[in-house]
Amino acid sequence: MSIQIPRGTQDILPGESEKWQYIEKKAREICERYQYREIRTPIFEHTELFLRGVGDTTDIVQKEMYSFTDRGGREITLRPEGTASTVRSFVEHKMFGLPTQPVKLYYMGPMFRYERPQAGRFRQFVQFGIEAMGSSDPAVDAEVISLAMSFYKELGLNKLKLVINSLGDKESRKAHRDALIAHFQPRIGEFCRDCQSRLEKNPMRILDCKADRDHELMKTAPSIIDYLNDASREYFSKVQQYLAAIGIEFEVDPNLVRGLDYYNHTAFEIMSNAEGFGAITTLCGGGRYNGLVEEIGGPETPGIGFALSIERLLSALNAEGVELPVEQKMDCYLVSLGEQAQDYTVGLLHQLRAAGFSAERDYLGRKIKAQFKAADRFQAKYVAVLGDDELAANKIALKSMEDGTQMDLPLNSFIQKFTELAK
RNA sequence: GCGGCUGUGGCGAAGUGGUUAACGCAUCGGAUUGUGGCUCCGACACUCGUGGGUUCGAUUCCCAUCAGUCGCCCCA
Repeated sequence: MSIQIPRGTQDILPGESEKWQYIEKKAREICERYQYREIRTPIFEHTELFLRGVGDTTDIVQKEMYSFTDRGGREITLRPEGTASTVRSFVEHKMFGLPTQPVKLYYMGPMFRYERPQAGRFRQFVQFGIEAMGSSDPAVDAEVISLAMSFYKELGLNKLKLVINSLGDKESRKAHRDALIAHFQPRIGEFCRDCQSRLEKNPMRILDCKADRDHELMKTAPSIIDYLNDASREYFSKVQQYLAAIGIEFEVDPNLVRGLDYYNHTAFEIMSNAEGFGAITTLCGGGRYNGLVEEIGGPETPGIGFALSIERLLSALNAEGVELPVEQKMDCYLVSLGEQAQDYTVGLLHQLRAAGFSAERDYLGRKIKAQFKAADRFQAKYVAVLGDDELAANKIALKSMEDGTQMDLPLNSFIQKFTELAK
């Protein structure tokens, strides 16, 4: 048995890779407009970074990390997400001291999580994400959400749903947390094992539990919305006001709880409504993480960002039947017959390419019919036919594959004539 | 980590406990001695995922394993 690709990974082949390039280009373009600049961090980091940054009660840390000890005895982990690395870099390079604040960064690259693959879930997947650090203006929250929504819409997605929530500031979260514990504690035995362990560690996530969603205590559970202090409430309403101002529709879901520990205030998720989507509908997730920079060893700095998966974006595009404009056409295919002519096309092909055309020739010594077939398959606009006859007469036949017309051109000025024609 | 379904040529897909594994597409060749998209003819499976077992005999039955897929947990 030959060696196969590792589980949960995928090869992106020609035909598909053009779509990726298109999307990546779009992402860079929109970041430029919004003034986010690219940061490239390593694909692996010290494990400690994710323990502190992502949170050790999270599923990511508890069961999904690709960790190993390197030859120098260092504990290393392939990055499961991008925020921790970005914040680490922000602190390490003292970006909090940059003259332009807030610091707005984007990243794009592979992330790794050891999970059982299914529709929309891979062990290696590509995330595009942005982070804005250094401002606690709710307008930045709206901007971050707006960037993600614009990105999707400009790519052609329409069936989107934006859900937002506020997790409040530290004080609000504490009050809510205490209320949740008080609410569930007496009857926690009736809940699933996961929820039992969540009670102390992160009671908010009980609200998110699918297994216990029908329990009567779920319906009467204290909602974070009711525990937001004035400042948090004010903040959240500003975010909503700004979203409305830029015409972004949203839904407030008090039960939206993001899986990572570092979130506070604004949390949001963008989902696809498209038919035929798998069980996983989340395209993009993000939120504010005031306090994370401090956690990683920097000065107190507010931050907010999102991460989205290119794989899920592609399946959403697919589900909505959106075709990305990625056709590749060939300008000219060189058909040659006879040894002399074949020799001659080596130089001719080079000249065509040097002149900026995409051009190809036969490399398999095929018959003329097969060469035409190949040209057809490449969707070549023109086929130039060079046989020993033409060579002897110092000319070359040029055929338009679109209308089938054919003409003879002088061989020595072929590139020039072709340039005039094909422009 | 748990569960369902699946695994036959480059792709799609029949099939049977017994010595020759349908078919379609694609590919290559020919009909058309130098011209594509149509048509016709021909060619194309020395591992039927892998390993083991049952059997006189397994691609077909059983077990394991790997992989794919869908779902659960959770997430992008």
